[in-house]
Amino acid sequence: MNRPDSPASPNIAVPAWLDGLNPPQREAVVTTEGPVLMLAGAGTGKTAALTARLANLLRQRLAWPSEILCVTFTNKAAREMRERVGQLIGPSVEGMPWLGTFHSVAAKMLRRHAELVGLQSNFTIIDTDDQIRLLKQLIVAEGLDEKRWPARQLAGLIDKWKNRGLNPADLDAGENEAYANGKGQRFYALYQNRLKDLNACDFGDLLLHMLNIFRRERDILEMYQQRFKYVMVDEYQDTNAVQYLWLRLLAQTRKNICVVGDDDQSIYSWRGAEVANILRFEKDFPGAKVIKLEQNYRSTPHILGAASGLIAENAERLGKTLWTERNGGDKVRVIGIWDGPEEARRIGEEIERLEREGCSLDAVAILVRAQFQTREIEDRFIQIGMAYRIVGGFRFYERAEIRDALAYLRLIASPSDDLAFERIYNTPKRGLGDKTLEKIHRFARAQGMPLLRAALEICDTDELPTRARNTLLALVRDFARWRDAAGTLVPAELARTMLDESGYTAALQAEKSAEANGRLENLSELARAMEEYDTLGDFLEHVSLVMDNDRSEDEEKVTVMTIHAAKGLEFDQVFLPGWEEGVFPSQRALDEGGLASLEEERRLAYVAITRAKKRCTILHAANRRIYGQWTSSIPSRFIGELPGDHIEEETTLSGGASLWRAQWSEHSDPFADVARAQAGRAASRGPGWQRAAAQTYDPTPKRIAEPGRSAASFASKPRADIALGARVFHDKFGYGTVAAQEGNKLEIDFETAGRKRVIDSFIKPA
DNA sequence: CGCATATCGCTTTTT
DNA sequence: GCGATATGCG
Repeated sequence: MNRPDSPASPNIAVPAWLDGLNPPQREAVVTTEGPVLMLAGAGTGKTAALTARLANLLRQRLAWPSEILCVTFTNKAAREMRERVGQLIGPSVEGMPWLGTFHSVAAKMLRRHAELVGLQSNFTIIDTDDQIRLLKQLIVAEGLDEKRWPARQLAGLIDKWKNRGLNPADLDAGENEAYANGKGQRFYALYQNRLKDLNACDFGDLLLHMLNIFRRERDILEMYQQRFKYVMVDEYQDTNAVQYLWLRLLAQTRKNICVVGDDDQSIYSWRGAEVANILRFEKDFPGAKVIKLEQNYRSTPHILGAASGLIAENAERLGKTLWTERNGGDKVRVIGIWDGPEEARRIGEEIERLEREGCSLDAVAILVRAQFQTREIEDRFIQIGMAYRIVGGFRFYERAEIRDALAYLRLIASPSDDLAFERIYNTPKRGLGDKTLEKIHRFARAQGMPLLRAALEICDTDELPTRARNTLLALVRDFARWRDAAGTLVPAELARTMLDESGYTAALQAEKSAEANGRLENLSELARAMEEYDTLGDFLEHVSLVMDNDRSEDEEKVTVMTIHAAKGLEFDQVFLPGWEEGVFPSQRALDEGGLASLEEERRLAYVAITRAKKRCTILHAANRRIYGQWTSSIPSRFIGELPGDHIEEETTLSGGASLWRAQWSEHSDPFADVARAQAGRAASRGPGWQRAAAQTYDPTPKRIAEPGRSAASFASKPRADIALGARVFHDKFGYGTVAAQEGNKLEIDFETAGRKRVIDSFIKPA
């Protein structure tokens, strides 16, 4: 069956999992033996091909589910793969223990071999926050000035080293110099020892420890090499050095490795990903079969044309040509406007128009370069009552209240988790201070016991003042009780009990602020999420690796997120604001990364445009406030690089070309007003705004939003239950009193947020 | 201990 | 210009 049957071969009934695949996709599915590099452009059905390949291996009985290693980067991708394979082959996916993220697969392996790197198999996985707190302690303990040599910086370096597969002993002098004049290596080693003492490891360790084991223990490596008959890797362009080394070792003997990726969508080099991995795959695995997926099923020809023209400006590429059978569709729109707020207004108006035309808000996305750009949009959407969802920012499990609750749970599950103890020891405030903590620390170190145990024993002494002693004793006894309860209660119930009895819930309730309400909700959300787990241990393992939480929300909403977060997603309508030099490409990329990072920005732009299925709208503003400073800006060079026949440009700038000229010279032109009055059409320089400036300009200033235009004012029936002076509550702004009412629009003096204009449907009587 | 003021820094983000 | 953190004072 390795014979590459022509897919159209009439004698052979096409198996279900090959159905609907195009020739290169089928080839990728059928080429099971030997190394395969699948270069899959944006929207070319990569996931379909990958899942079909997996299904094929299983159906043809080439391997048992447990003999296939299939790694992805995100939990979301892993989950999706599992679901889709499940649809193709039925419930036997459940038996695919090695389908998951790099980290979850590595963690699973490491639990089996933990003793080889000095850990116990129940080690805890710490996150970035714990990591930094730990490093801070080490830095202070070593008598270094934490101001001068921030823990964050050290954490960054250690991560970088681990990403490259370097242990403390592997650092060269140059690397060592990178922190505190040559203390890098020492701190890295100290940190690793400390982790070992805590029976913990960080994310980077999961892979690095396993790599070390593979390198040191031949028999273990051989066992896995034998087990994994087939290896598949998604998003190969995002692999870093450890992941690469790890894969190379595992695939070394059988060489049945299939990697999928797109060098044009490599946008994570800043966190260690090496495009070079995909560029040199053919050298690493001689005889590799390269399959290109180039037929795009997602976007219209204009969107594809614009994106392809842009990415062609990059030099370092393997080179693919996307094509589509579709035709028609709108050109990519490029809109120049005056400033940031107007940009947000304009997007709002466009979306309201789409809505009236019957477009679902779920099909609309606004993709930004950086998180700060979401604020302007959010403000505007709150004003006009547009339903939106901001993806990213703080993720669920990173929120303080969730992390607190998890620390409690961790300490219940493993009383020796000192990091957890430190986190919750005085949270909620119970009157225990640094002094007491220090004493517990000293006692713990002297006796060689964990902090929680030390806390109990110190209560038998006269070390502490009575008050602290009583509080501490109560806390320790709480934990003893919860630990007992863990045997009888299901995790979710245990969590609820713990939150109540610890006073955590009460402390939040006492706060009465808008945020506190949200936090309480998040905590019940957490308890709800725990319902699915039988033991606390199961839940905690899940949580340390799966730091995502997509609550499915029923209401239709516009999605607002960064381009990075949008990779792999698609939307009918895509808005791309902020295409200005300094914003996109970002100033940082321009300043420090040189050509390589400019090319990465360009790939990011490519990813952004190729998210659009039907229409893509790019916006750029002439003025923008950055870090509170009004800055004038010129259109992004990427706009100038879009092929002219795939775009249509529009500028609503009341000043027309002369203003742009003023921006271009990077000084404001004192006579801009005069020139503006006279300017009909102006000669132009520079690529980006050349076309923008050639547009007819609109003599009516559009700077003020016309109130009649927004959807908000169409349905303006004032609410009966809200009157002037009423006390109300708003999800984002909190409590306030109504200062003015006009139709369904309210002006409200918020207690913390000040006076804001909002729509009454966003308001609840308090 | 808790509250007030000063100070920093500020792309992207998974696990 | 904002928000999160660190320090000093009551």
